[in-house]
Amino acid sequence: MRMLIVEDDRDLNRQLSEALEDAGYVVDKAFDGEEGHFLGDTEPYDAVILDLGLPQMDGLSVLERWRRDGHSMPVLILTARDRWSDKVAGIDAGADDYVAKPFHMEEVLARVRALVRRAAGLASNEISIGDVVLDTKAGKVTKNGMSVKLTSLEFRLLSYLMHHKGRVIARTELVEHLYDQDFDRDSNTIEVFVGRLRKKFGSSLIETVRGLGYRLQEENA
Amino acid sequence: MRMLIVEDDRDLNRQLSEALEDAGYVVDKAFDGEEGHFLGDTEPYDAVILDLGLPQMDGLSVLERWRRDGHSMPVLILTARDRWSDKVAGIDAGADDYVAKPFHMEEVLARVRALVRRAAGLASNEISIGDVVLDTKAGKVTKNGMSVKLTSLEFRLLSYLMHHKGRVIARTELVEHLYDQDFDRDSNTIEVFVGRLRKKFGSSLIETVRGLGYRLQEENA
DNA sequence: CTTCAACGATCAACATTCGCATAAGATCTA
DNA sequence: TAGATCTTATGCGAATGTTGATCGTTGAAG
Repeated sequence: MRMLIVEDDRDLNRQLSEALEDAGYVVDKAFDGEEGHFLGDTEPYDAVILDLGLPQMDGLSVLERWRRDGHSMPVLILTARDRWSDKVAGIDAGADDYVAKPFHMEEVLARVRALVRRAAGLASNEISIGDVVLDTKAGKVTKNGMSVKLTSLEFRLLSYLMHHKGRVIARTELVEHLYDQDFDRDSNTIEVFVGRLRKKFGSSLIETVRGLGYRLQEENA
Repeated sequence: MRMLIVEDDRDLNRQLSEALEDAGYVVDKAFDGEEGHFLGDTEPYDAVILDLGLPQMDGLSVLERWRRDGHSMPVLILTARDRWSDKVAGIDAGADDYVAKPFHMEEVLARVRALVRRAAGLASNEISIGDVVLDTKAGKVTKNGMSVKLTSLEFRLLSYLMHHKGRVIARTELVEHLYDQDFDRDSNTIEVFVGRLRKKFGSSLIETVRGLGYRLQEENA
């Protein structure tokens, strides 16, 4: 984990970076707003600790600029205890958390842990086979980056196959997972839908294993 | 957005819920730890405000139980100003933020906005899709810079959808987050309001995914 | 190599479910 | 009470899922 500390008080900056380094983070330091903004704009940090009162460019402006430019790394703001209105402004500017000075180092560490932990939980789930990508969180499928429109059953079928790619899936297994309870066992809906999927994604995506079922392959020879 | 307030001080609870309701949230209230825990365990909240000093079961235990049971909704903790050690314990127990009593209502609102925003993976108070921009702080929506007048429910619906843009949202999920407690589940209000929003913003904004729900798209093909 | 039967693919027609528009009724609010 | 807002009811039309008939393919036996 790589952190940035933007704090003009050299003493405080050093204290913070030591504590964070002890906690196992890699730390970059900036001592004014401009330098801080530049670093945050160009380097990929897992979290930033940002003082509000800074020379050159104040912390709030730094934060606003970052957010305007689409940087979404977690930012923990530091400011004087009594300036509560700064909290509101800071939070609305896109800060993720806030600590008042003077603070207990232990509290800062706890909050940084929380920020990093939280940021880790935001990944979207994607399964891909060749140029076909299924985003389970968005419920969306793309081929070569182009969104492909699927009906509900088409999606469920593809999703099940992709979740078990490489394995041969029996038709009965598909029926059991796509339908609730009993469903006419000698029906050819599955075949129909496999056909429709092949029409949308090309015939090479779903391989049929005669007598057994279907399989999705990572690559072909 | 649907919130839960767990606070035994009736006066404070009422103040909080009024402020939140004015801000456009749907609010459920609990006055002791047990009741609060039960609600948080069974209903899907977008954020929770949790007092630490509670009868029946203290706030920290409530929070720990929720987290142990896998509930990950954002939780904002309230406690007395001087008990800073509670902050560390609370944050490590899985709290997302913290406010000391007595507090400014405006600060609580800002923090709640931040929590909801963050849970949606957003860095700013403005969410935009195409030419439609939702300002969660001001509670306003513009299209091409022109302010659009929305009724309360229209706003809540759009807000929830925009906070989860890209994802398919089931109608049941919408009902759970736009209304408190029980609401006739087989009603077509949601459809009616989707229709009204489409009339105001154009039919391309809200995509319907047949059999699953609705989705707001960033870009189209 | 040919033939045949089993299996799978394809297609069009059908039935059904689902979502939408509209408007009228109910409820809230100033 | 009037006006705004929310909810319910209904009928239509289209998207979706299902069916059965027919056609193509495969692989093994003769």
